[in-house]
Amino acid sequence: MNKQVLPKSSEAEIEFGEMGHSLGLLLRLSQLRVFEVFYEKLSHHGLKPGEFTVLWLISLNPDAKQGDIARRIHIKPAHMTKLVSRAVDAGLVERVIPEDDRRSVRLRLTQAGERFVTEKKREFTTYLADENIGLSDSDFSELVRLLRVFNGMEDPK
Amino acid sequence: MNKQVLPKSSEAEIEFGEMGHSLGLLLRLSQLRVFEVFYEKLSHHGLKPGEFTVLWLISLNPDAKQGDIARRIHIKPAHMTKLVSRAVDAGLVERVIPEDDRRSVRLRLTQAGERFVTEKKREFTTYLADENIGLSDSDFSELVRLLRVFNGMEDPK
DNA sequence: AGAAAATGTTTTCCATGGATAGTATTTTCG
DNA sequence: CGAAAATACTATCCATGGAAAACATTTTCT
Repeated sequence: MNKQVLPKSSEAEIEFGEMGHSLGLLLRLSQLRVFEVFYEKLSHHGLKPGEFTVLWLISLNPDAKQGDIARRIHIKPAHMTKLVSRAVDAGLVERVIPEDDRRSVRLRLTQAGERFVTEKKREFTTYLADENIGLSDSDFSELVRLLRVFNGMEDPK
Repeated sequence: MNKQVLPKSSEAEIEFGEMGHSLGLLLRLSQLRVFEVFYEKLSHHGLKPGEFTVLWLISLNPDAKQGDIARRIHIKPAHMTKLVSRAVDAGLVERVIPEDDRRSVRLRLTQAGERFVTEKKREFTTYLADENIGLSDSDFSELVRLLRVFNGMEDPK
């Protein structure tokens, strides 16, 4: 038998105190958790979380302005440019400059882009729900509902 | 009278569809929202969100190892080094190297650090609760509870 | 019409935080 | 005991995304 049962070394447990109820900290930890599952399950498609979201939005809002989509999901124009360029290089998206207002850039999916989104749609909207996440189905939807209220996307019921 | 009532330009509304129920996207938007309020209300103290959290944890867990604290809140050792160095430079934290195991670094608050934490504690734990956030008090605590379950910090009740 | 303002995107530069490798110290094991 | 492994922190380099300015085009105002 081993000398002691200490699992690893000491693994000293750190107390959170009231900080364990801080919304900010909880949101950060949750997001890291989601990223973990995302990369574990979907990384083989070669897309980052925000990239699929943008493809999805373009598919739902064809010919929307690049800036409008960026603003809606709070990604900065500078970053949007790079993100869209990668999608264009990958052959999933095309930029269209309308004749009547040549300041703006409209986005639409290419054939390949459409195919990609319809094929992967289900996988990208359910990768978490399937996961054993510690939450019952009803708690999961309640969590989503509360976050939607928090973001002004839904009335408090 | 103006020619038209269009509020700004067109401000074309972007549809989210099912993506509006994506936990990942909702978490990201929520976190941005919290950061916004944080910087609006607390930036004058010159601390970033993670920095106050670390001070708090040191205060609750005096002489904890630098690495243990980092691991607990999922910040990487490399980043922890820089973060702690800034706190040391600011005179809030001191590093102690214990004689019996000189590989590790223990952290503790200086006098000034203790004073800072006790003075600001309330402000940093309540800056969101006061805020008009669209959630009733009970929904707010329910949200916190669900996030705690999601992070394995609490049993599903 | 022409100058000034507004709109929308892209370019350049910078801050943040992570990955990898390096250094120092202690522990383990032949 | 001495070499190898383990532990813990730090230094260097890199990727991501944002800020500010530059650029191009269109609209407004006199």
